[in-house]
Amino acid sequence: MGRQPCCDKLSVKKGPWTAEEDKKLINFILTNGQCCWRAVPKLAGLLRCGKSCRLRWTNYLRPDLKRGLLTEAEEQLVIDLHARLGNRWSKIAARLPGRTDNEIKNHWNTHIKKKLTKMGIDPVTHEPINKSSITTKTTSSKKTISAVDHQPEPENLRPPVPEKTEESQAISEENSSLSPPENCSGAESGSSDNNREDDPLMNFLWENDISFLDALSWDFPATESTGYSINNEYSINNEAMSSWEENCAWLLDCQDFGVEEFGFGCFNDVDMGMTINSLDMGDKL
DNA sequence: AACGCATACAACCGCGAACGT
DNA sequence: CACGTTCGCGGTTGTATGCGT
Repeated sequence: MGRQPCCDKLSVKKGPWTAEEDKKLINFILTNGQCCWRAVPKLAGLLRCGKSCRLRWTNYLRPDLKRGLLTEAEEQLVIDLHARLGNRWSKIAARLPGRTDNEIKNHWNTHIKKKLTKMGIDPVTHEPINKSSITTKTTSSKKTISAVDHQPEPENLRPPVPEKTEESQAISEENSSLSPPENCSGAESGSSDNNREDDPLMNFLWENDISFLDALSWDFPATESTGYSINNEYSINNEAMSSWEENCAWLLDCQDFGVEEFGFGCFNDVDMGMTINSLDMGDKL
């Protein structure tokens, strides 16, 4: 007996998400929270499978996501974490607030892998490719990842893909040795230039859909106390926006520019009087 | 300008883990 | 404990875009 398909594939749409679908999904999640992904498409009025919805949300629509290329520091961190954890992208992503496992995985496969290979490093083992004269894994790893200065215990570097029996140990070591705690997104929110404002789509959605206000009160306990009101401060006349798709297209065209240039600063943490990371993301990060 | 190739990234698929009954 | 369901992860694929010829 086979595994039950995650959805009725016949009536399910696949391929790239449209702006309208994004809107529906965001609306639904912000209003109802993340629960029972299987039920989300039906409740949100989407012809997608729950899996697809979850993926779209976690990898693209989540408000706390950073956009754009990984910074040099993030890249080094990824390399270092990969040396310890192997291809456990979700674990790695958990250490990079605002980044998704998919994003990191893609970046690894397209950028870092090549970079390391070019440098003569095996991206799988993190050893020099002609590793006949290796003394210890530690030294090689440290050599190649010279810029990793935020990880204090190079002595403990272990093979990239630990034995199954060592897995828990590796993970616990990872948890104990890396400075930020699990909920590092919160820790970072203050210092990082959260690039949420770089995502015009999200900005537009937040600014224009009235139902999001419900979401704010639902998920942003600070909203009321800070007196912040999207309506009051950042409202955009909905009538002026003839259609969501229209504006979204325009916004998406601007995606490469800083949103500040377009006057969208509403998700600046200071402006908000809170951090977007106060969103209850469950144990996602 | 047109074509082909390379690259980057979004999305899908299948599996195993986790959870509930 | 067994079984079924749901979720999350990692590998892979598909497609849009960029670049060179």
